Amino acid sequence: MPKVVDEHMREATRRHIIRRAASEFARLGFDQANINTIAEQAGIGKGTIYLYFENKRELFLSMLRYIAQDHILAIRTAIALDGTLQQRLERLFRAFTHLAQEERDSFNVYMSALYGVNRAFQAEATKLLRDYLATIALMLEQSQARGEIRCPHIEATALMILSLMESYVLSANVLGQSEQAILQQASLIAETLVQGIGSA
Amino acid sequence: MPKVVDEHMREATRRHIIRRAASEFARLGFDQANINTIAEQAGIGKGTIYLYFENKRELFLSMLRYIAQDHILAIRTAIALDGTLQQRLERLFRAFTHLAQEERDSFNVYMSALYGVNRAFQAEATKLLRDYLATIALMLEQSQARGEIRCPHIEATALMILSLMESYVLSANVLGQSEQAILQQASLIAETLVQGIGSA
Amino acid sequence: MPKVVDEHMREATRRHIIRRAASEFARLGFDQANINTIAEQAGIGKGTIYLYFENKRELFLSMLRYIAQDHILAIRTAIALDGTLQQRLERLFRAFTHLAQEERDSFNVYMSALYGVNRAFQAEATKLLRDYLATIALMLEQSQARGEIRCPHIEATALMILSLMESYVLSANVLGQSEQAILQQASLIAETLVQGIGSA
Amino acid sequence: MPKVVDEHMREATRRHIIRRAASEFARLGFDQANINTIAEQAGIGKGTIYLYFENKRELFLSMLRYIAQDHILAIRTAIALDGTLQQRLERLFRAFTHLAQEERDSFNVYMSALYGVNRAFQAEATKLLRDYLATIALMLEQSQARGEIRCPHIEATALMILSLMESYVLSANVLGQSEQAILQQASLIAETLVQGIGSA
DNA sequence: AATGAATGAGGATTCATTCAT
DNA sequence: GATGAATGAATCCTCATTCAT
Repeated sequence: MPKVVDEHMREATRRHIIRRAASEFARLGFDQANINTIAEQAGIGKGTIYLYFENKRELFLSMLRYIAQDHILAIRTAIALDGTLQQRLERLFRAFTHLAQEERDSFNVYMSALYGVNRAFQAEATKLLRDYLATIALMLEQSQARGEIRCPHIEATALMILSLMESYVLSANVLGQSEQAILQQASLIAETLVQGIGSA
Repeated sequence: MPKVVDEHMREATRRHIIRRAASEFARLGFDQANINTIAEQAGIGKGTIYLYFENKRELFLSMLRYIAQDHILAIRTAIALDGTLQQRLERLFRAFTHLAQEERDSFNVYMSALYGVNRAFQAEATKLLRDYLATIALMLEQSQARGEIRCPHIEATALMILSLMESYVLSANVLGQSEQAILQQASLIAETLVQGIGSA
Repeated sequence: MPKVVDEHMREATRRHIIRRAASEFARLGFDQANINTIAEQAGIGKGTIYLYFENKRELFLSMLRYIAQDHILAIRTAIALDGTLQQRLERLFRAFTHLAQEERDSFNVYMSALYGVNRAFQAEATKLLRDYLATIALMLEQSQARGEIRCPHIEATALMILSLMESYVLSANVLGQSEQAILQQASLIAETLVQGIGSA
Repeated sequence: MPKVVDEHMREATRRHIIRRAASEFARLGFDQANINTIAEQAGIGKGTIYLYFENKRELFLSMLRYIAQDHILAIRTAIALDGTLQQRLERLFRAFTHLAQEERDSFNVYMSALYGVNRAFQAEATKLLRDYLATIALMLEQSQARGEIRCPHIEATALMILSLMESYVLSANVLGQSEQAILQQASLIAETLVQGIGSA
């Protein structure tokens, strides 16, 4: 099966390029990032990038999709079924904190795509946003089924949870708070949300 | 006093340029925005911009500061002393909704500066973030003094409120919700927050 | 009238660029010619060319039009009304010889546009071809009106005259014949044509 | 004799590549033609071309030589000994018309090589030009030997005949005349030439 | 002060050619 | 021998910035 091996190699190279691209895009933004530099960082020739991605824009979009997979997996894992709603919310918050710190590059890229001006990028980032919301909504429905909460506005509530956590983590970062400091807020935030939601 | 008149003229022109720049920067982002186009839109010569701003970057930063003044004023007005905490939070949320819709340009510019990759821009946007937080924290302290709530973590709570509202409005926008639809969430969100905070 | 002076300057610069461009295009062809080099040769900055021409293609087309004006003027002058048909044909041939030698650049550019593969260029060069033909046809009609010849196929004959002269001069050039040598053929060619046409 | 078979195979592949290359070169010109596309059209790998031709330039030159053989054969056949000079000239003109129409690709390639700017290509195309001239000169000498004409300037006359025919056909093409229309000029042109030459 | 013509650094992309398989 | 993945030189064009008028 040389075909499969080649396919694997090709996919591995794609991933490799994407990772280096993510670092550059996160550091400089789409426009300022330089294909040449990305190629150098990836240890390949300039032209080689164009064997894997149609153009700079497609490279960026591919990277967004790749990031989305990673993040949604992290989020799904975080709010796995076990534990109380409070515990699941805490895990969710910690997952975001972790993403914003350990995967700072990809988190920044995702946020600037979502809130930037490029419609194509925003559309792609919005897909991830919807995925997040669906996942959180599912959690709320499960909690409701268990009688943990009474939540008549699942959609709006899911958006509240996501907005609060995502933006809290990001803002705290921007304000210079350490990961440690942010993580300590986990229970406060989860508690606040559970109380707020429960009586909605 | 020709000096003062000139000073006034100069300031007026600065404002004028900034307003046109804001529109272009919001529409295209910092890199894609074109100094030439901004000059045309402002009805002045390309070179003239450089008599008022050192370079493109400084123009962008000046615009950020200008936007910040506007926004912080809107927010301060929204949470003026009168009314219950619930009412003030509702007004705050409506103010954000309004900014994101009516001042979409400047709101987008601010958000992409805050969550974008350019450190200089982020630093400037962060100033506005701190202003927001101080204003919200003040409101919480007032509510506490009145006995409306018991809130031991003023800072964290302020950040929660800001994060939730700002990001909620923006995400709802991105998801295609109408201003009408978003405004209808005002009381739900305020209620959730009051309940969540109150028992913290 | 500063406007007029500026207009003059602008037109002068356009001409200047076109002349240098013609030299490069003639030496290397459209694709191999380098905008950078053309700018250097013209003693102006790279970007300046784009203030005068939309892009490389438009520069080339402008140059073709400029050449066409020159050449058609030379041809019209050559076959001015005075003299016999034989004399006028000799002058026409000498004009072509002169063009192919003294204006070698522009003559080559025109021929490669006419016989090249770029449709836009060919269309532009064809305009000049039609102009040539009309001018020669007019001469034939005048000669016929004077009773010098009897020529029932004016159009075809004009094309014969043009084809023969243009291509003869060019081929002789390619074969390495000197301008001197080619000019000596003038009367032979004119004589041959007059005899051939007269009895057509 | 595996060697001979291989030689045959090798030569067949060369021809195959050349034919596809001719089509691309004629369609796009030397610079715009793409080695990759030629390889695809020929149904072989990109690298394989370099086993048969040193580089793009050599491929083009080989193609020119290949075309030249074809053309000179067509021309020689057209002016075979039999018939009067008028008839032979008519056949020659028809042969050119046919080449320009049925072998449009190769005719265009040859003409743009001859009148284009690349010296190496021009030199190769000039060889064909000389071959043409020799063939036509031979015809004139035969006609003179038979007493059909009295032609003191064989070389110049041959060049006149070739120039007129080649360029007439090409120009007529460029002007949009149909093959039908051009062919109808055959006797007019032959007649004109015979009359013109006869009395020279 | 105001202008806009001129500049040239910078960057995405193409494609002939190489070479390991 | 045949292949095509990899390469990087080469180039058009944009646009922030300058400066003579």
